[in-house]
Amino acid sequence: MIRHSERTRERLLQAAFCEVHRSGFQSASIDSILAATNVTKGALYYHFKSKEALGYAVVEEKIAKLTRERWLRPMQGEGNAIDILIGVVRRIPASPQDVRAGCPLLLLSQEMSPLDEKFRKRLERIFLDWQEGIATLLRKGKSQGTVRRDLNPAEAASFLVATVEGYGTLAKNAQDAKVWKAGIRNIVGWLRSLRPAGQLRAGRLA
Amino acid sequence: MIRHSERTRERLLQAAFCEVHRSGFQSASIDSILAATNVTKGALYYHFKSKEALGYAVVEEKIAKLTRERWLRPMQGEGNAIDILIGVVRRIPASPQDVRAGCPLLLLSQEMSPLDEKFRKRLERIFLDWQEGIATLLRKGKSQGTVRRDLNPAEAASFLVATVEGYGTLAKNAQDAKVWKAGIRNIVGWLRSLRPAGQLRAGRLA
DNA sequence: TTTAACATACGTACCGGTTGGTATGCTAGT
DNA sequence: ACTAGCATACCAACCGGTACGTATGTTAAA
Repeated sequence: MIRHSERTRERLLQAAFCEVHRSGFQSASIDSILAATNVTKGALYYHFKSKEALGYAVVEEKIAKLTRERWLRPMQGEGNAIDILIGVVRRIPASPQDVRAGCPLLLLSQEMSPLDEKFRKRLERIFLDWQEGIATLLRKGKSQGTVRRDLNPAEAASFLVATVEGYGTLAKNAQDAKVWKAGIRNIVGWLRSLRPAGQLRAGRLA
Repeated sequence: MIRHSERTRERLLQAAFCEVHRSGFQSASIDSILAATNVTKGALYYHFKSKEALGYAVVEEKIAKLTRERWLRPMQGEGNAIDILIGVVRRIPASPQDVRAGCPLLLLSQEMSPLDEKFRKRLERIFLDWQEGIATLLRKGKSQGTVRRDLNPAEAASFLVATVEGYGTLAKNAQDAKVWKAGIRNIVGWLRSLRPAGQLRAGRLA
């Protein structure tokens, strides 16, 4: 029997991510992660020294990664800043399952930020990188003339993140993808209002 | 020894609200509610038939009440709709403790909506009443000419709720009242944009 | 042979909930 | 007015189950 150390760790991480996303961190059960992976407790505690450490790894290696792939990477590309943001927002998974499960970042922030400073710091890092990425893109858009001159990029970035997370909450509570999609339309509408006056689309005047 | 049935129940409810607000529902400990109130387990299970029932009572009797007092009641008054909304938003508690604790509605939605349909329904009722109250006020404002004619009241109401909850999340994660206050400024700025063009304040033209 | 990578079994603490029991207040019948 | 009898409001002890974590044993690869 060959050993797959790294693979075992990754499987545990993935199962832990699902479990935490479902139940939150405090109520996430080590035993059910074990059951989902057919890994034993000894193996888990060989790879992670505690439940906390496993939770931190989920945040750093799973949730942060998701944010980078969904937001930061697409925002690196060339093109009209507003168009890019609209595209990213529209590409957020909107299936019933995704909407019902909600954003793991949101869940863990609500649950853990006041309780565990190390958890909070790791989540905050993600939020800050996220906002900074948006702000950078908006600044670039301003310099290219595709974003209104009077816009405060940092404020707009936090506003975008807040509305996305806010609608995420409403949709998760409603357990209804339609609520999410209506939210996206409103967010897109707001994003369009960030274009310079009279500029309806990139490179085209009204 | 005189009996204080109603008072005991209310004390349990208050302690349960605090505990749930701190730890979430699943991790809320019955024993710590008991310790906080110096009530015994028998007494608690006399007033509430289960932990679930206690949680539902917290939602219906504590959280819903808070929303009514903070939002619905102030919105009943006469006056410029936008001014009223700005006033309500600014009067949301912004002390460091309040910001760090966050919105209980938000926490419970994130935690419980996918797990317990009865919980979700009770929370949804609060969100819907909240949004409906705002929408009604905006409709009134439209008819009085203090709100832009082209505004969709229901969409704007959900947008307001989403931004409030979104900034609430960011501020709770940051554990920083400044983040919340900056969010409020942005929300107020957005609310002002709902006034008819050129109308900077109620009853006054620019 | 050494050690990385597990497996098994168990320890301790806490969980929500139930139990049998008790003391008090209320009410109906005389 | 008195009291029997019932409902209310509680209490202390305990239950089975589950939680995270650990100690020790085993196996396969180098």
